[in-house]
Amino acid sequence: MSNVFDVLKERGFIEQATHEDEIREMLGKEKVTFYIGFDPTADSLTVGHFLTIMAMAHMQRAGHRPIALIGGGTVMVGDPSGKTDMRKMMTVEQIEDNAAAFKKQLSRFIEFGGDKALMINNADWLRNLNYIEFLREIGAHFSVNRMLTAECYKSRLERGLTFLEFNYMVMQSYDFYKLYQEYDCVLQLGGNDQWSNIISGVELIRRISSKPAYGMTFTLLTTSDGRKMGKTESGAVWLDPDKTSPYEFYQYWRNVEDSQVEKLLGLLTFLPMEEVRRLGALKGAEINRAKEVLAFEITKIVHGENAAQDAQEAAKALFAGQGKSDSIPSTTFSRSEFAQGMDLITLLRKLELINTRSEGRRLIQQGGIYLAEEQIKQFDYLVTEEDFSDDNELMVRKGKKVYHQVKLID
RNA sequence: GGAGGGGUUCCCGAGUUGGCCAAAGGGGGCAGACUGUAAAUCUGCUGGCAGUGCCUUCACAGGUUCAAAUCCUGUCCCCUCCA
Repeated sequence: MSNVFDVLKERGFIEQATHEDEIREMLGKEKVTFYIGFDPTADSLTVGHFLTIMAMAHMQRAGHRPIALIGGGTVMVGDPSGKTDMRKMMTVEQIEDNAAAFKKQLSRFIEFGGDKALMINNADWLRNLNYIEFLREIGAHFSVNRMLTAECYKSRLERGLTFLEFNYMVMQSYDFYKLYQEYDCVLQLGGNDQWSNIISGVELIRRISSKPAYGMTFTLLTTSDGRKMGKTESGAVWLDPDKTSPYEFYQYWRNVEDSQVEKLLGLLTFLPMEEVRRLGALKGAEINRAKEVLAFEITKIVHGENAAQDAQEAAKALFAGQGKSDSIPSTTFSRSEFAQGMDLITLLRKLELINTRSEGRRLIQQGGIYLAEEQIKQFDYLVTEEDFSDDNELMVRKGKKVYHQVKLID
């Protein structure tokens, strides 16, 4: 069996490692307990988290023991890494709800039965810390001089950093130490933005216990010009199907840049690398084949095979004119609502395709709205039953690829 | 606590001799053209509405004025230097 380190490396995960050779050797010869932290800042995980979850899954498949650490304690402090502004304070209830949602979602990807993996919440030890004791035991090992040179504080040093947030690194380091002591966890993984926090924990353990500990970070999802991936017009791409529908989710991946396809296939699917390279090598319009595979595979992992199938069919129905599908976003109205006709802008608002009437007016005037594939340029167009097909359906299209089906019911 | 500098539309950032400011410019976003449901490029739009006009915005609350983002008073918040 191949070494997971090589697998992760080949698939493009690894960005930095504290001790590359030792980590590789260790992963090759023994069962290693490692951890990844997830701060519950929202009520769902995002595609950014998904990348690290995939790494976690690869590790578990290779026989190692993952600890998913829910940051119910650290989130109360707020990680300043890479952020320009201070995060707003969250209430404890909010945090608890988010943590519960994270737990549920994580269980879809990682097997937590028995001792196969652990899910732990750092609120258990962080929230009741004794300040003086903590400072003497842990704080004494940190050099402020060194902390200030950490990359993750750079932008914040210019714009302002509170003492609260400054402590984040210490908290996370303590987590690692705690997990090391209680669960023999010797490796921390995370996105590359966590590098400073991770090495700081590694150093803490080495300093206090004189035992080795390791850290490794993964690449971040970015577009070719370096911007963060995982954003759409309506915000982040969530793993929760109620926040980002499987169809939208599928479409997000179906539309990634050509240059990202091979990289994403390696990171976010379990396809063998020969297949990944084959798909990634497709040229021109051919690469659309690879994008379909990418979108399908990721959607399958996140939402299940059926949902992925439905999403793919819906996409094909819309973009390749192949048949129909029930998975296209749709809204049903009663026939009576169209008895007197409904003006187009009102309809668009009800479909949530636009946020204001002005936006709708602009959109229509600029030729961005189609009814049954016919461009409508008249902003006060009145939609009546006449516009619907014989089976009481009307396809509304916004721009090139946002579709919404309207159905009439008696 | 002392001295100074600030808070502008989604973001950055002009604008402070009062009217020509719904507010330059850039970014982002949306739409159009070109395409392959890609990228790049070009074009238009980007506070709201019953849209040749009306309404609500330039930290907050008042005030001066025919008229204020621009002037005055108070409040809150932020930054820099000093302690």
